[in-house]
Amino acid sequence: MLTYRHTIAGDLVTVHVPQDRDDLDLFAAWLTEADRRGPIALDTETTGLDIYSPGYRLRLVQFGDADTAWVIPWEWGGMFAEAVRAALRRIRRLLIHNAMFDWLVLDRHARVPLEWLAPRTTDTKILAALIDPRQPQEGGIGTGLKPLSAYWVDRLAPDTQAGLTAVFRSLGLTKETGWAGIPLTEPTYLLYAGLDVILTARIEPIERRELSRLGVRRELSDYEHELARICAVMQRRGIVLDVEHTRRLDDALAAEAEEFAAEAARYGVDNVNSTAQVADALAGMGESLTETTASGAVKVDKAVLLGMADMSLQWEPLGVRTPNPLATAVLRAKRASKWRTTYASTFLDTVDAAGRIHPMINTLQARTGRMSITRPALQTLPSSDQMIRRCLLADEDEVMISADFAAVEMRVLAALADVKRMQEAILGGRDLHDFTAAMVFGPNFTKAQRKLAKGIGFGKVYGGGADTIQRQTGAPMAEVREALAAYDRVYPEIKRASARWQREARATGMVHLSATGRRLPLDRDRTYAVTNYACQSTARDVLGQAMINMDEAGLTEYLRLPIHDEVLASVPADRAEEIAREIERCMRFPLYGVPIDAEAEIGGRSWGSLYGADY
DNA sequence: CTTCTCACG
DNA sequence: ACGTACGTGAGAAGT
Repeated sequence: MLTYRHTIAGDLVTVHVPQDRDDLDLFAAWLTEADRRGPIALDTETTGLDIYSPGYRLRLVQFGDADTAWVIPWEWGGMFAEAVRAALRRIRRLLIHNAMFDWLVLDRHARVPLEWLAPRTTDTKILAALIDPRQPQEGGIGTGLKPLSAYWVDRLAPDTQAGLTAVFRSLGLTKETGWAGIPLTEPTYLLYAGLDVILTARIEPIERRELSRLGVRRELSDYEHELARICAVMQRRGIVLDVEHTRRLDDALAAEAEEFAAEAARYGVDNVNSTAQVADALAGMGESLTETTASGAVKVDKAVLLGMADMSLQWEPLGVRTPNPLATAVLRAKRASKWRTTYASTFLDTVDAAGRIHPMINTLQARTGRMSITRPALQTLPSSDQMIRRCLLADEDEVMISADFAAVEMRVLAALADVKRMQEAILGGRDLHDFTAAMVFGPNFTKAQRKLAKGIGFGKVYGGGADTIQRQTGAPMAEVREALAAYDRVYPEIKRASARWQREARATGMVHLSATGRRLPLDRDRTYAVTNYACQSTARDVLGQAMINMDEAGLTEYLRLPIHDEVLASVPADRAEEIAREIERCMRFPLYGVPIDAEAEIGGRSWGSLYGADY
């Protein structure tokens, strides 16, 4: 047995690393006792984050309580792997920090289904997000193991990730190669692997106490654990990549980027991504660049360049000036290279051997509780064009379904702020922006007036003022001000609710309590954001509830992605109608009497088919 | 590491 | 007193 000791919060703790059969027997004996006493913390060490890439390895599996950790070298296989599997079968309650990752690792590489682990798991990262969802940069504690340990357990708890980077270097390894290359006998690696579970075991009871002190309901935590399981199943399933199409697209975008970069070079710009170079060259051609960025640099963004290229924000020709050929070349070169590197190439880099992409779904990423998707960021694929979404396919003999909520944040606002006339419009089945335009401008409102009414609706949800609404809608300032005043007369409850929420937050530690009991910390100098936080967060929980409804209806196997107010699903072509109706049923329910509505659209094989021409 | 830019809801 | 657009992820350049 290898044994290491360390001091955590003044206590001497022990990390054991079994080396033979006798050691494993001691582990089994410890486990029996510890499992009787309380939950067991679990963690894994692997070769990286790309669980589905070829050559990926599970290296260590750690178990522990507040004082003792057992680090099992899974990679040695045989009786070591069997000891891990036996432990995972019998442990009654598991504590995992960021459980989705370890569930998926064990599911894929230890053949322990996540369906076994999930019902027994408490995720200390989820509990942390329910206490304070902010990242450290935002003034919060943060939800990583390191900041939580430092805050709740021991200010001097080692930063095990950063500490290992130093060890990697001393062994001639890098941050990238270290996790795969470090020997399973390296003492710091083994000690830190053990400390992570000891810290997790120590954090959980403190978090429970804190959640209880703050009055956070148990149901909210249970709901988040359910959502994590559902999203883990989505991540495990992954999405089919049209590899051939993506390769061709990748090549075509590379050629396009090269062609337009060469064009830009003719005007003296040898790097289209250098804003300084582009600005200088444009100024040399007689263009006047007046806008500046926050830090005072000349602004040369897409909007500025499109103006010079005589194109609208939708890239349509305007015919109001002679297009500047450099502006056009820079726009096209930058778009082609961004779409290639951010999307097409990343798809090819992350696809598994079976041709599927497994994006990481972070179920509680944003401070409002919104989810995010990374590696690749499938929530942010271009929607103006089907080019990129065309790369992603429904399964064989299946079609894509995209089910969207109808104006969900406005409906949530109507419900939360009890906006009477808005509720009447929704209950009457009216188009909200039509209704608002009629109320503000009269029944014969113009198209531009409807656009302004819609802009003001967004402005209200985001907390924007006349200036921003003017910028976004392009309407004359006087008209914007007048319409804003009329809007407040039609829906007086919005202003009142916002003022009330801000007042309550100031009185209770700058935290807004959402409809689901979520704690939403406000920034002292932008308390107006509370309206947005309340709407965005509740809309997120509406999506979460819909996903749980879908899970209960047996639809999880079809789900592919959550996209804020939309779910993407892949369903058997011959059952598409039936499943689409079922998805809609799961997404439709009342929120404080206000109906939340959704519509499912059936596409073809590719996601792109839902955006424009079918394939 | 910060800034700028750009993709989404 | 007044007014404030919200939330993300990612790549590239420049310090």
